[in-house]
Amino acid sequence: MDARRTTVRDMRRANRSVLLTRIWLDGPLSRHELGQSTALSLASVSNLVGEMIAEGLVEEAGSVESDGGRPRVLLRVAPGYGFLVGADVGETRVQVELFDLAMTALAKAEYPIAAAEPDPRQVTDHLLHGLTAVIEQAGVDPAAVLGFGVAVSGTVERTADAVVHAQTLGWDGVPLGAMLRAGTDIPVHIDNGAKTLGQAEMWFGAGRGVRHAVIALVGSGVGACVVADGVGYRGAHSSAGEWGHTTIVYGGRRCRCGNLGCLEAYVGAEGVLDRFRQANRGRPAAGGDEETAFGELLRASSRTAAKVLDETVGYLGAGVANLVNLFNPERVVLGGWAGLALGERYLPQIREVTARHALRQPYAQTSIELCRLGPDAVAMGAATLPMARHFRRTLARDPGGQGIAEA
Amino acid sequence: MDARRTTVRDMRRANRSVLLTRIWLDGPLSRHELGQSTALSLASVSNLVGEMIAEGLVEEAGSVESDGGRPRVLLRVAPGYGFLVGADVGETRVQVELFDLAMTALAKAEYPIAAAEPDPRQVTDHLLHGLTAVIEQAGVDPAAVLGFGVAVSGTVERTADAVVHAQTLGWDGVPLGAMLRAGTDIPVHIDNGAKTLGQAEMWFGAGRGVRHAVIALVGSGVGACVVADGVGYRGAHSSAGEWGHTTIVYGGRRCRCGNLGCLEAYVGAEGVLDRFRQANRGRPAAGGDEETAFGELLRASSRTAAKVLDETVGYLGAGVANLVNLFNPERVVLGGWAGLALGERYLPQIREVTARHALRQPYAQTSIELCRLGPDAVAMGAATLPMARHFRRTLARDPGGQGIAEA
DNA sequence: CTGCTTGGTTCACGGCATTAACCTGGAGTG
DNA sequence: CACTCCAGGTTAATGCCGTGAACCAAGCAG
Repeated sequence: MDARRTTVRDMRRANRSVLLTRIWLDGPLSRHELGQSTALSLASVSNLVGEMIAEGLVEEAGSVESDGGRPRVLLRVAPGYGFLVGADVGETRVQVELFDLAMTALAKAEYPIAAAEPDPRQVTDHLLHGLTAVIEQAGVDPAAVLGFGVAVSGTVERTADAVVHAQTLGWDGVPLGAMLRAGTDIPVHIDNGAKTLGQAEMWFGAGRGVRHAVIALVGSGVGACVVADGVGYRGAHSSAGEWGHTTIVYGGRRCRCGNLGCLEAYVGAEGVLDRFRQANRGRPAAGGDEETAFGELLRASSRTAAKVLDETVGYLGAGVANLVNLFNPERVVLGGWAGLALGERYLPQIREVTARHALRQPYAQTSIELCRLGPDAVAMGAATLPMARHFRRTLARDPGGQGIAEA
Repeated sequence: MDARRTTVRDMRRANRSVLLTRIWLDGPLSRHELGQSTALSLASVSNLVGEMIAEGLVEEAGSVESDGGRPRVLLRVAPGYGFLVGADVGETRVQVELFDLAMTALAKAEYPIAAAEPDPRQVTDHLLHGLTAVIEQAGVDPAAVLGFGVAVSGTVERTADAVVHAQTLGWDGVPLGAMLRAGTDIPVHIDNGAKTLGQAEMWFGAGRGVRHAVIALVGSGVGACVVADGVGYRGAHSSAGEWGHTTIVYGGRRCRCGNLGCLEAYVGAEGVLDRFRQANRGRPAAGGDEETAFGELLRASSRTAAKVLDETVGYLGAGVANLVNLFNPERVVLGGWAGLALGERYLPQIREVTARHALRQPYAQTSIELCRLGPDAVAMGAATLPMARHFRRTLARDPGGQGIAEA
């Protein structure tokens, strides 16, 4: 069981965290509103807010007249108190972005990755270079950077070294955390890209205000980010949510993971294009890279294309229904470049197929939406990792910093 | 986000709960051991333990000499401090059982259910009758009964009325909590049977010492209980874990839920027997009721039976692999009467098939075991519901009593 | 200027876990 | 048998925390 004591300091930290989170996510709020929504006494709110104002973390942001009484002073997180840097290590490029605490992007850097299986050393260099580049570009004091969050596509061990296993990059046991820490003094945080995207959507996108959600990501591969009661579900070793490799057609098509009948082999972009090629007597869809080919397929008017897409919607709906049945979320958010492309055109059909495959009750309790943040959402979510630490460190359970660098 | 304040009382309750849980689950412990494993100071341990001893909740249980020093006094939960009653509303009978706090069963009562879709009124009568019967049978003071936990097979709304939706019983919107509370002053707790069984296995069975587990239940139907970080995963409306109705053969056999290709249609006892009948040119397996017929099938030596069972193991392994991929548990516990029957004979094969279908890493991090508690586990888990309240009420988050009767 | 209303602050109070000093009971030793 | 050692457990002083009640601040109506 939970062998974790609670001390009087934890309490203050917990309350501070609750307030800070509310202020950060729900915009300018008065002390009064804070007191009401957190059930803290006004005295405590004043006390804690005063402390945060003294630190410069929170600032007053104008006032709003309240009918007949003293106007209420609004509070917000001081955008310039600190800065967050987030990076997205994709298959084709490393993207680094700097945000202020209002999550406004102030600078951006991008580095193409040439090789299919890039050298970790090279990626580390890109990341560190990007970090200094965006800091310089934005003209920000390096000491004011609260942390550097990095999103990668594999699973990340929650240890000090943040060892990464990423099949798509050909990495197996790369201590990315240790490597990055050797090159910078800024606190480094590393997590899976699907999880950072999920975090971003939960806080600033299609998941706002929801506590239980599943973010379903369909790109070349297929994955999911499960959010349970407001926090990401990780499982025993942070590799939960491998939706793409669940069996949906027992004994079906071979997946690149080696197994038969994985969902990814049917709805992942690679699988869809492959299925089209087979249905089209060996002739592939037009377009050079996967993304344009997929777009072509979506626009194609042939009967074969329509059939393949129709089937894809069927498989996807069944896969989403599995998520609904297993996780009973309030919302399913469909994303990933292929997922968005499909969703923009077929969302009603996807909803319908899901309704047919899911149990009545859980389906009735959920809504299916599309991701609302653009392609930078992964980096944005990565940038929130250091902020999440600010909150979590105060909350409970883990002894600070989700097992990753603390500088 | 978590709009929940923490006050100085919560802290004490949280720590008290941590200690009580440790003492209850990990048997007699000295104050010293408690201090070490909870990181609380010895002073606080003494203080809190003293309080609980004064209440009669905890008692000293002999002492153990420690080499050269003062012998340590062991502490345990006083078995006679209170009693717990648990009930299991099955498809064929209502079972009620009374336990002391050492979870020793002191009395038992059972009532057959005649109809396929029993009248809620009748079930309520059985439950209340059983409650007084076991109390009398055990010769226990009714005032010492801490609570009455009831397990049903459907989903339970977490409201004061504990409205039950149970397809198998033909119940849709039965306010079982309200009905029971009208007939007794003892605090009533109602939850899903799979979840109570899971709780029992986690605390006293195959899940001991594990924080992330999935209890996979295969009977006539198929379900699962997901335990994440020590607590049951419920989802937005407590209906998470509907493993049986996830699609595993897209477009496959029709399931009794109306959908095609559900796992339940392939590995649920009803589905297995049905598949055997089809493979056996329409002749069903011998045996009267489902359970004996399934046993016959397992013992049958025909090629057809072997083939059907072999396929069943295949589907089951793929289903378990889906759980492993999605939830990344430390342990999968296979149970339910059909699951146990299959597991006792085919566990190595099931493990092998799962290994083939799951991703390498999550599979390597999990172990697949069988349930260890007998058929009374559901009732036993139900009996722990009032105890869980004792713990949780002190822990955080919910304002007491998981939305169900508090008397 | 008075009264009213709403927003925010100050301060004494009781509750909490902690630390450090202090008992308690048994085993070994001369 | 006294003395010492040692681990288990208790007690009192301390510092921190959120709360409630009294209090101050700021705008409006008359």
